[in-house]
Amino acid sequence: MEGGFAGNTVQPNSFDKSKVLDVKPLRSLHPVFPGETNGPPFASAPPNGSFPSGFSPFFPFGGPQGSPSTPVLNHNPFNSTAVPIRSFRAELPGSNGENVRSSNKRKLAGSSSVKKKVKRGNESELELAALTNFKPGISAAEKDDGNRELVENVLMRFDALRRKLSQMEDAKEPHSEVFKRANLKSGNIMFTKGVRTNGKKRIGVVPGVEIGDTFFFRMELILVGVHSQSMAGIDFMPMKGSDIVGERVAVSIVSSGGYEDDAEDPDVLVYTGQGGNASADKEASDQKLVRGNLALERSLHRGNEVRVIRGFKDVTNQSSKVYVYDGVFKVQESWIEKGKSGCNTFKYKLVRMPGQTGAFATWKSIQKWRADPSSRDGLILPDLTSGAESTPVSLVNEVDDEKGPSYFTYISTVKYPKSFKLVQASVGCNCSDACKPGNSNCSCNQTNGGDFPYIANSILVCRKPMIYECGSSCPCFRNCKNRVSQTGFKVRFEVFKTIDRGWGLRSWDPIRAGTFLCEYAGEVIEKVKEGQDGEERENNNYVFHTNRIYESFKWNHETESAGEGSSNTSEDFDIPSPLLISSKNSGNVARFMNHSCSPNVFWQPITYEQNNEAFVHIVFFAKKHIPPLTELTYDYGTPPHTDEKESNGDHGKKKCLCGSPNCRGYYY
DNA sequence: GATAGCTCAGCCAC
DNA sequence: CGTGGCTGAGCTAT
Repeated sequence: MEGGFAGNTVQPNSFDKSKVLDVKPLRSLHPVFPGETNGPPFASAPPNGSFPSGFSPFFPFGGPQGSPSTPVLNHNPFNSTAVPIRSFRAELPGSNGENVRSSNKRKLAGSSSVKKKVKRGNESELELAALTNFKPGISAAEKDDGNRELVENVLMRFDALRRKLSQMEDAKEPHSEVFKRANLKSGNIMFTKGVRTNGKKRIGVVPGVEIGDTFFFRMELILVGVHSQSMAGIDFMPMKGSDIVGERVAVSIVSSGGYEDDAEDPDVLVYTGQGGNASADKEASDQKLVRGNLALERSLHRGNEVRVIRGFKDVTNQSSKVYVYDGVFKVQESWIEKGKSGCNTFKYKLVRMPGQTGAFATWKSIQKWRADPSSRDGLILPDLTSGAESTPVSLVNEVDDEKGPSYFTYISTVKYPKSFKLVQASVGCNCSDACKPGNSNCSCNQTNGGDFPYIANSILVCRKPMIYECGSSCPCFRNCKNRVSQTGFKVRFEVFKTIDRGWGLRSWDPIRAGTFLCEYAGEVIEKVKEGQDGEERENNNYVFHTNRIYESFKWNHETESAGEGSSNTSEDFDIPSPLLISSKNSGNVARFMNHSCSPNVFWQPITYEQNNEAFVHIVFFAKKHIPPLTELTYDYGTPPHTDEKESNGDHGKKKCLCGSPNCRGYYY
């Protein structure tokens, strides 16, 4: 929203720059502007790759919008259209009584080859089978060769399935044997169904995979064809037309800290060969010139390009890893070196091919900023929330000499006027410390239709008409997993000056799909003034409307059994009355999020009870994995047509600069 | 074509 | 909390 304002309409002197955010102690901090901008590209919002067939506008509030009367949140939470996982159970022909264990590698009935832990009459098995019931929607040609849209489609569908499986796993008894590893299982289902792309191995660039693309599981690398080994670090393929029989060259490597690699210089990587590791039943040994090591040696002589994927510890979740595609390199030299164990290891020096902006360099500088935030180039303020949030938000300008956005008061949540009486029978749960996903006695679980809305890391599982978090009458603790949006954001944001769209929002952390980002804070207002003068128009740029028309999109996991018209997969929101939130005078980081026609963020209504009142909050989640320093954007929607006669028709139409291939050309 | 072997995962327990 | 152990997946090679 800041973009429309600062990008096009503002006169530079129309606000008092001395009142930069009213943060007194830091106003004197003299910003340092670098001579040139060589940061990563802004707003590289990729094309909208989700579910090509699923797009159609929808009208959330049936007819013409009434005057925004006092919203009364009185609908029965138990009327939620969502259904529990169990309702996804599918009838599997002959699956009863066939569950005699013959081998651990026995295949599941039907076309699926999902392996299983066998237990008699296992319900989980049937649930799992139901989840494999979806249309691959990927042709044989697309399985071999991909493009950006396919890559994004495959990744989003994988993660939707993984979240669903994780949710099921969370709901099981603690020591249940099933679904221990949702990522592997969902990967397996995707492979079995043929939902993958770039399955044909190749040397060099993979169509649809861009430098900086971020992954959270090795399975994802295989699914989009960037590195097709589930564990091994070196991937290779036969060299066609080679004189040497069975010659293989390396096509990609993953460097993620398992060996003694040297990765100080972002353009050079000294990679350690594979093998020779000590294990439970094996001593450390000399590495052999076979397999991956041999392939890298051949690549040195052939001079072919080798893709490099860098792995890091995920800062937001130390126990897991995050992978970044860093571009194509060439093997420049190789040698043998004694490792720490005293055994011989192969070393390969890889050097980045020219003409590529590396992603690794960006990641390294962010690590530096995290240790010392003042080392950030162009830093204006280290925390524009002045401590209002538990995670600081940097204010940065590397583009020009503007010292900050115009004045506003930072508030961390939405404010409803006193006249709004939102009544809801408060049904608190009885959970003692934290609500448990599988607990069907927890009324908060019931309110959410039986499905716990979140999995680990506060990842949202599915979009829903409404999500109910625990409230103040619930005795569970503040760290209950069903209190995600109300406990403040955890992402390390920065508000930054874009090149042509005013101020924008992005993150230092890599963000997984489904991550809670922030809510839309501001003041709930009764109506928008449709005026002609600049001030009113500018005010309107800061209003969030639930009564706009938003492009529908599919984010949840699909099954064939839950077809069209089935309410249990509805991703359309359901808010009792139109809601208008103005962040002009008061707001949080959300007011800086710009519009994109191919956004990487979506919003979701959430409610919870506080002091016997419940209000709707508009809460933002990541639509897909988002690399660090990529601008965060959502779809501003378009005003309903029924509004046309109320003003002169253009509703403050603005030229859209989102740059996506699907750009509508303008936004509101 | 089945299957054992290989391996810079990813968990959870300790 | 780091570390170890353990079960794994797809791909490769036999």
